Amino acid sequence: MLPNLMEFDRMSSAGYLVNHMARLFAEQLRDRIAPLGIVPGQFPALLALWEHDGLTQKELLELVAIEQATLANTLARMERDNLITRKEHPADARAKTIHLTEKALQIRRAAYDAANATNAKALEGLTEAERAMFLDLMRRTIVTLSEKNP
Amino acid sequence: MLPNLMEFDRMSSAGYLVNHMARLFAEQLRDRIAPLGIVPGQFPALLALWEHDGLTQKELLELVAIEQATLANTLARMERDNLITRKEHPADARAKTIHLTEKALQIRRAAYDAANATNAKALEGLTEAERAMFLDLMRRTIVTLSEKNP
DNA sequence: TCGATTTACATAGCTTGCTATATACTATTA
DNA sequence: TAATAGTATATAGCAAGCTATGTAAATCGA
Repeated sequence: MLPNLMEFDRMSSAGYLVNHMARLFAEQLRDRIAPLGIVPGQFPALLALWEHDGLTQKELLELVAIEQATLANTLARMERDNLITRKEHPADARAKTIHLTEKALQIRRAAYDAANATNAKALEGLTEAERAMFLDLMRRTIVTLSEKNP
Repeated sequence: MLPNLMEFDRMSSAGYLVNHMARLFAEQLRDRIAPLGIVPGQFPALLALWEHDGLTQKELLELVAIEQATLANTLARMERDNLITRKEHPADARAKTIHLTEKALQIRRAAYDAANATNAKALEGLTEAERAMFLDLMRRTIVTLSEKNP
C-alpha cells in the first residue's frame, strides 16, 4: 500500500511539465522575435490580422483563445508599439476596426520563420512520428480541458 | 511549390498549443485549490517545502524552475497569505529560513489530491500508454529547450 | 585587516494572463 | 419614443512570469 503522504513527483505531473514547457517555448520565441519589435503575446492577434485585416475587436476575439480584457490590453500595447491603428467602425460607434501598419505587414514572413524555428528547435529531438503524436496529444488534451464542466 | 505566405496553422504549432494547454491546466488547478486558500504559482514552493521545511530561499530556488525574483515575489505573497513564516538564518544574516505554517501543513493532502485530479481530468481521454508517451515527450522537449545555445 | 568582490534577498518595472466592473453606444419593447 | 436591456470596448486590480538593479552582509585576497 502506498504511503499516506507519498512525495508528489513533479516530473510525473502533466501540469507541472506543461507549465515549464510553455515558459521555455515563450522564452525561445521571445528571443527570436525581439529583433522584429514584437513580443509573444502579440502573436495570436498578428496571425489573425495578417489573414484578416480590418476586423473589429469582437471579430478578432473569436479567432484567439484569450479573454476580451486580455485582448484589449494586448491591442493597446500593439497600438503603442506601432503595429496597429484603429478606425471608427462605419456602422457602430462602439466598435473600431483594427488595421495593421506597414511595420506589421513587413515582418510577416520573418515572424512566421521565427515561430517555425522555435517549434523546430523544441521538437528537434523527436522523430516525425513523435512530433505528430505530440501535437495530437496536445490537441486532444486541450479539447478535454475545454469541455464545459457540469 | 508552397505559396510564399502560406497561412500559419496555429493548431499545427507546438508553441501555440503548449501555451493554450498551460493556461487551461492552470485554470483547472486554480479552481480546485481555491478552497484551500492557495493559487497555482504557490504550488512549486509548497511542494518543495512540504518535503524540506526550513530551507533558505537560495536552497528552495534550486528545487523550482523559476527565477529568483519570481520566487521572492511568490514567497512574499505566501507570507501575506499566512502560508509561510521566515526566521533569521542562524549563521548568515543575509539569509532567512522559510517555514510552513499550520495552515500550509494541513492542506498538503488536499493539495496533492487537487493536483492529481487536475492531471487526471486533463488526460482522461488518453490511454495509459498515451499518457506515458505524453509525459515522456514533454520531458524530452523541456530538456531540448533547456540546453544552452552556443 | 581592510578594500573589493561575491552572495542573498528585495525591489522596480515590464508582459501576459485572469475576473469584475465601468462606459458608452445600440437595440428592444412597453 | 423613452426606459430597459444588451453589446463593444476599456479599465481596475491581481497573479505569475521575466530582466535588471539595489542593498546589505559575507568572503576573499593583497
